[in-house]
Amino acid sequence: MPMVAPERRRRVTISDVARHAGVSKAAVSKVIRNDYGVSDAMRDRVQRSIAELGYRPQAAARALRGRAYTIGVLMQHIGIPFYAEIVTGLVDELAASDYQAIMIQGGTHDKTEKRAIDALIDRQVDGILMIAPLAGRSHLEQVAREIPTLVLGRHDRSPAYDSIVDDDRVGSELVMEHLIGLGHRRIAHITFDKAHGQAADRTPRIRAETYERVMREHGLAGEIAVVATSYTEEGGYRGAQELLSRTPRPTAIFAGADEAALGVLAALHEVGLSVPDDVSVAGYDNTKLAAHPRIALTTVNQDGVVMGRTAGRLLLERIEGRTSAAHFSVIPSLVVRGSTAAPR
Amino acid sequence: MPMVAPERRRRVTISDVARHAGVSKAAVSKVIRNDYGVSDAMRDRVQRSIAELGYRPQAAARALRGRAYTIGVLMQHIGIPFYAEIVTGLVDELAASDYQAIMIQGGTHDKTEKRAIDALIDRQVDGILMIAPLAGRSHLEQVAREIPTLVLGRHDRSPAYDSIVDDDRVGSELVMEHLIGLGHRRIAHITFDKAHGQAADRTPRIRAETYERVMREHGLAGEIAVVATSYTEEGGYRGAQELLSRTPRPTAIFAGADEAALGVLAALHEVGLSVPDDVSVAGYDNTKLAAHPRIALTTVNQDGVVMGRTAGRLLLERIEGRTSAAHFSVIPSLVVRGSTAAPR
DNA sequence: AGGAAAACGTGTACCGGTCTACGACGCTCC
DNA sequence: GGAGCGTCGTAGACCGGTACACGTTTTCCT
Repeated sequence: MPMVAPERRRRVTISDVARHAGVSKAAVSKVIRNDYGVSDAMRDRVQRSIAELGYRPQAAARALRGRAYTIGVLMQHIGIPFYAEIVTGLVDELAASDYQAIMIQGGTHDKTEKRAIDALIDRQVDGILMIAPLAGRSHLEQVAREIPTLVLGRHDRSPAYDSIVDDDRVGSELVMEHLIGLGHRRIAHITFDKAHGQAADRTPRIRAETYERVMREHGLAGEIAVVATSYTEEGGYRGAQELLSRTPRPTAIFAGADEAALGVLAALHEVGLSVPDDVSVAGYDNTKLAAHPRIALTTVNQDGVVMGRTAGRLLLERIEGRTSAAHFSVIPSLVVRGSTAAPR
Repeated sequence: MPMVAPERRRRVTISDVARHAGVSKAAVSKVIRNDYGVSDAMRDRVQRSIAELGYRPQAAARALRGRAYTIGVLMQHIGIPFYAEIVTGLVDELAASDYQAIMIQGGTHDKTEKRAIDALIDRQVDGILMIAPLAGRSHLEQVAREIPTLVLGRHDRSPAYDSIVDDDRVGSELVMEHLIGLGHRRIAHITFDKAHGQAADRTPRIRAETYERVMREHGLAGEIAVVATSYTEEGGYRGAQELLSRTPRPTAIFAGADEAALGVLAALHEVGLSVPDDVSVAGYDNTKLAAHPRIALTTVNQDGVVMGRTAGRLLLERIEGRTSAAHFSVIPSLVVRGSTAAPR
């Protein structure tokens, strides 16, 4: 039995396959890429050799001349459950193709994000999915000129790139109609203020405007109460403190994001107010924590998996050559849980 | 003013820089890589040209001959907060270097994980950080022979790769001493059973064994009660149901993971038992949910950021040529919150 | 029947870097 | 003054793929 020493075996290359199959490198390349001009017999032979030698093409070499078969995903931070859902959808969609998704963290500053985007470009990814990027529109367009780009979660569409966005108007209406339907009138809203961090996007404004509009439509213009902090647990906490100090205090709080809603819950817990008996609370995003029985937050669900799948499909289309821009708006749904009830 | 059309500008290459600076490609390459044999004057000139042209080297071309300046991070799923912490540490450590971290999802099956690992290898990453991989030890060693590898979160060390692991013995002791110190005697444990999914690692066993050992050391051998489900919310839920059906029911439950502890809380909530008055609950991992006031779970904290930083440092060392294996064991700490108290 | 187009394979330039070998230059030291 | 040596810089091979041009054979259409 020929015992081969496993020490530092040189990687199998396309030339090895070509030699083994008795054909040219170019032929092997064609077979791999399902390119035009390959007979069945040739394909069989080459594929047998590939399998036998355990050959896998080297991405760097491919990238240099053709494609890298890689989709880059940019996000601020990987620990965000909603982003994970999107990635799940994307990976799912790409599974059938030869493309692989890689994720990169952009962080919370323009500068670090730019470095991350550059890193993706330098690695010649074939497409970029940017989830809620911080970069300004002109920078996004500039990137899109070089690489097929899809921006997810931002309302400023552009002909240069595709976009997918949650219909925040619909989602906010769902929350508000739900609360008003329960009989609430003193409904407050916590929104995001630019002063508390970068928000390159209109999302918070849309949610806040919809809140105000629905209030007015129900003759509750006089009850409008908006606090601007940030879409974080701490922001929600501070916002709730502020709202609870007012008299009469609101009977319901619609936080613009689940993270903030968690802060609201914490603040209520601290002062001994019960949810939903004393105050109803609703969020937006349906993060994983929201579902836990001890939290049970009424919120708005955006189907991240569907968004991710759609993103994958659109990116592959772009890579295949589509030049017109596509813009999707995903309709969210309301998830009613224990944190909302009729006011006492 | 010469107005240059921005349409499809060809990317700046090393040759462009060389021409612009009036030197050879090799000289530019040396400057970029801080290689030996470059005079100060030369460095200045080249760097000025690089800045002026906005040149950035193309990773694929570098990878083909040298390095890709990329660290690949493999994880089952990106939405896990503890993993995100690790990545934060890693990114932090790499920030000073020229290396970039990219993440890839391995999923929960051997097969998908293998595909992800192959993808990283094919992209010629210079080092791989595997967070709690599913793959068998021999497969890990095989990968490590090709690429500097660090395995995080697994107890089976190997001379072929570096490893970082939480000292689960110490962590479990902290929990148990805490509970016993409060006066608990009927303490139950929920562990992970292979039947409920792949666990290529000994972590659950170590936690369970430590639980049993500490019980015996305190003369509580007769009170030992272990339920084997899984380290998931659902597993904790089922485990708690089982434990609560016993009489007398335990006064404290040590879940082997926070996820499971959340399930325990849900189960207790359902049957109307209060925490910590009726039952104390402790977890392990200090996930983000554990900290929320409505959850307030006593748990064990592993410093993911430190682990990530260490991982980065070790990988860079390996890439620089270290051949001996390094193994780190990180000492965890107890975080006491409201879910544990003296038994009534 | 005749010509165009499609089918199939090969050879080779090329992508953008890195690495090796080597030559030119300036300096020191007998 | 020339040998010896370290420094600086260049030319050109090379990495592993893909794209393109090209030649021959087969198929299709009128």
